[in-house]
Amino acid sequence: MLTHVQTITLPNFETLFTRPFFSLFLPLLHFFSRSSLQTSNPHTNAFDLHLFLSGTGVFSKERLKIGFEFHFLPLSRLQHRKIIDINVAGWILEFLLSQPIEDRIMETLLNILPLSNDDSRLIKRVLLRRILSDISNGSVSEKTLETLEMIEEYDYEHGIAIFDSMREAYHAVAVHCTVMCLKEKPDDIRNYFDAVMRIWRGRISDMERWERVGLVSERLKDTRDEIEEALWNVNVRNDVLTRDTWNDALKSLRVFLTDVAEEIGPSFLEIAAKTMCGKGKVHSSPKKLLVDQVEEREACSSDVPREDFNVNIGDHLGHEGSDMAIDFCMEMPHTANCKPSTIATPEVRKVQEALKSSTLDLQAVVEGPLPDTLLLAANISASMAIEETKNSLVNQNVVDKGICVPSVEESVKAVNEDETNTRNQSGVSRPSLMVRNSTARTYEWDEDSIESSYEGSPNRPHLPTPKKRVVSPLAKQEIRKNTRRKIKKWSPLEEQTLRDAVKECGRGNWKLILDRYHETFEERTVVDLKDKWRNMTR
DNA sequence: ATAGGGTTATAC
DNA sequence: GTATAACCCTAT
Repeated sequence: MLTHVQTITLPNFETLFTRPFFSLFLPLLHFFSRSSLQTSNPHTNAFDLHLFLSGTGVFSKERLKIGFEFHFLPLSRLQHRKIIDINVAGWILEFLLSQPIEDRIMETLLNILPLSNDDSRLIKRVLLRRILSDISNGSVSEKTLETLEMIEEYDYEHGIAIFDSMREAYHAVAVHCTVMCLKEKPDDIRNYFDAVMRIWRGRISDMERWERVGLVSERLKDTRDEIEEALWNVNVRNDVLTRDTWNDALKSLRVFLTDVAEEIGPSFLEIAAKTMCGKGKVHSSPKKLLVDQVEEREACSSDVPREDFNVNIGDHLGHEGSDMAIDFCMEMPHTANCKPSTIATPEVRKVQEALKSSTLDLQAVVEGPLPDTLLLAANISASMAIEETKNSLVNQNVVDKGICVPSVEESVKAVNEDETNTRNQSGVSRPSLMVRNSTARTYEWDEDSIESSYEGSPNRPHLPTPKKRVVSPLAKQEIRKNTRRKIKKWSPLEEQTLRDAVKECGRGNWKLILDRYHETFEERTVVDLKDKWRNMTR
């Protein structure tokens, strides 16, 4: 009766849960072990597909590996299975998004964890994560610019004031994207002209026109004059050419990320972990017991039935088999009170406050028709579009936390190993949130209402705004499926780069080529490269 | 991920 | 109209 099993192992988790993160991991496992919110609903259609996900682990004190099993099961088989609560998945994602995980693994996680379409905090974290990836890959591009605009849009929707550092970052990235076009072909002013039209006359002027002025600073306006002057004034142009816009952009993006990290604060799991573990000490007795027990298991067999493992963790942490994650949440303050001497600081009180409000949020959701929510999530996930436009992945350096990660070469090797380990047996994959959709905005315009509806708002009141509805990044990808990209002719530079790259990397290694020259092949896919080569050699 | 066949847009 | 380039779909 088992219709489908997809197993995905995530081999690089050692980097995630080395010692500093160890304390965070225990509550995480705990969540997994207690995430068995629902068993099946016998009244529902037995052929509905469900997600089953369990965290599994084999770990020692030094390192840890975790894998996920992802099963599609007919509902009737789920009597004794556990289904992860979509809120728990949200917490986990929220936590993981701020961790130094490679892009590829992050994508996998986003794909396999059930995801609530209206968890808006996650959306912002995904956007921030894109920025971090861009910084790490050193690929500051117009996509970065677009992401910043999306964050601005998000902040606006949620009434969040925009940091100066965000305006600075937007400014620096805009300048870099423009100047990069000039540096690419210093003699071809047309290239530069196009960039100016696209970015400064397009994006930025559009924002002004729509009174979306959150990102438009005075400095940006001044720079626009200068950038445009460079079009006809050679001196200004040369001056612009000497600037290290790339470093400026990276620097200001980092400052922005630091600021915004403070604003959004730690993830719920981190708060929970701190409160539970009291300043990150993990080797208190019950947990020590747990560690030893698991090591023993690892020694015996690394292929232990997963559920046993979970149950053991739950037991050792002092909770019996209640299935509601909410229980855990509500016990949190109580757990904290057990150690008043170590954690009764104002800082921790703040954490507890935050925890309480998160608890309330959760309760609000749980009171709703949770089984329906789960069903919905399962169905959405199962029916997601197949489209896949992979972002180029090179490396994931964590810039702002000073955590060492392997060099590019090592990372590429690791990625190759990932590829052998990551099996996608189903052929059904959800589009990734990490992958940018270059054509999409956060909103979908409703054609019917373009003429009739005015959505008034105090700051942007003048333009008639079509009725808009928030579309989750997941849904966006689905829309894009039917639309053909606009044809973009290959530039001579691209052609020459491709010739050189094929000489260097060999014909057929399109992914490698795209990764290596992603700056030149902006907006191209591996298939594009392959097709272009076919055209060039015909 | 890649190859190869198919479709659509554009230049002539 | 046709030829070609760019893009898309799908099997492996």
